[in-house]
Amino acid sequence: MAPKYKAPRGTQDVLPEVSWRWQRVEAAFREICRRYGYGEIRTPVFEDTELFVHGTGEGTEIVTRQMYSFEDRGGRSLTLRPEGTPSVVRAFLEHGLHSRGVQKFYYIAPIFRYERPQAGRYRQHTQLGVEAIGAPGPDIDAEVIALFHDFLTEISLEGAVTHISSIGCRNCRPALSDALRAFFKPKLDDLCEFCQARYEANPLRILDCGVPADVEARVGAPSALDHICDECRAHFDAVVALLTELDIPHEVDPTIVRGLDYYTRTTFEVVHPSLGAQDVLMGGGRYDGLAEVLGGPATPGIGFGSGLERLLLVLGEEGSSPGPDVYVAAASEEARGPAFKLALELRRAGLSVEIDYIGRALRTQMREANRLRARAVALIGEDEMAAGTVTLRDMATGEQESVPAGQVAERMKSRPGGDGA
RNA sequence: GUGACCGUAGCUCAAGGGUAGAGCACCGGACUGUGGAUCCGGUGGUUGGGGGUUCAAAUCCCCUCGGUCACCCCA
Repeated sequence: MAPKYKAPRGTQDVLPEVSWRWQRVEAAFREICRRYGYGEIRTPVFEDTELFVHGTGEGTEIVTRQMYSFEDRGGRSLTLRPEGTPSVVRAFLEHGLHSRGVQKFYYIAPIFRYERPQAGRYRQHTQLGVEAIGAPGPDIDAEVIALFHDFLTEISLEGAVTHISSIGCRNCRPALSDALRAFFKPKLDDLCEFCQARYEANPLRILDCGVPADVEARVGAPSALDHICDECRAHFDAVVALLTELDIPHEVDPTIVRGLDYYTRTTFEVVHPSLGAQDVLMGGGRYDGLAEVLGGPATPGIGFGSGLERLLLVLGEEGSSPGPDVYVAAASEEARGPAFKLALELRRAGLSVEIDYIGRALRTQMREANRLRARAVALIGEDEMAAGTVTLRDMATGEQESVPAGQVAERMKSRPGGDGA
């Protein structure tokens, strides 16, 4: 006990007995992205610190308190990616993709934030994300939300609720902020210290603060949706209409405000009631000003990020990993050589094969085969070696048969339930 | 960053100042070459780490590391 080294705080090891769950969810996400025409993008785990300071936003919690930043040996300030969007937009601009119409990306990438760990919140977590850059219209907004909805269906995750709103554009945001300041001015002293600071810089954020006093203070506050401009309103109404038409369940919730500076117009999140305080499964929105902020031509964009660890928390631990096709058992010390050779031959024939490496008793090998949920056991002992055969036992039925050594793979593939893959 | 609770075998947990235990798991055996059941035996711990109090500390005190929950933040 008390090993010398432990995984750093807020990080975790994913062992083979659970990583198959991760792979299953990742595979489903890749498949849905393929159907929607989103191609995988892989960007560096670290970037120029300035990318996030300007992209994510100087005043955001992420930039001011949560980044893992370091100086490399060349004196450059680098930062472990605390969110995915700036990297993707940076790559989009760097490779001149703005001249190629709408570009759609997806990624599965580790994200790093220095936060106090708790259930559903880690210092390194994995985000499944999507970014669609270059399309200004409401249809792509609906598409991105539909994509996630289909993904949840694909992994059989039930009970998630989609909230959607609009926080306006750079033209109408000032008027919205003014309306909020006017409303909160007489109550300024009642607000929490953070919200008092937000009052000037970004009064919108007061709307989703969780402090009880603030929740009370904002009763009757102006709704973002009532103060956005006609263009933003039309865009939002069109998104909602599309979702309704597509049968994507959603709730309009004017209180959702994302914590990153670059969001414009459509914002959304998907929450799940089984998760407790960290209940956001997916969050995203439109970021029509980001490309410009990063020094590129004005280009609209929209995307989301979804925490893989949280998805797995909701999915729970039902089910079990698939077992090997064949467990090769050696009945004696002398049979271990032929058994090992058989295992390799079966593997080359495309079967997944497990075998004992430490000379355990035959009984224990059988137990192991059972525990692993092997479909069959191929047994080799004195009799088999003499006859050039293998005893093949079906672990579900208990039936055994003698099979010529060279025909085991063939026999397995022809069995019911065998796919030979 | 704030507050609360909790760290004993691989896992789940007993022992609350006086020789660290159980169940599960693992290994072997009963069963001379056969799994999922039962029984028997065995391996395994400087009680998260460090310091202090005491004749004596898993147990009391302090620090530290880690986990959990809430705040906060967010995926």
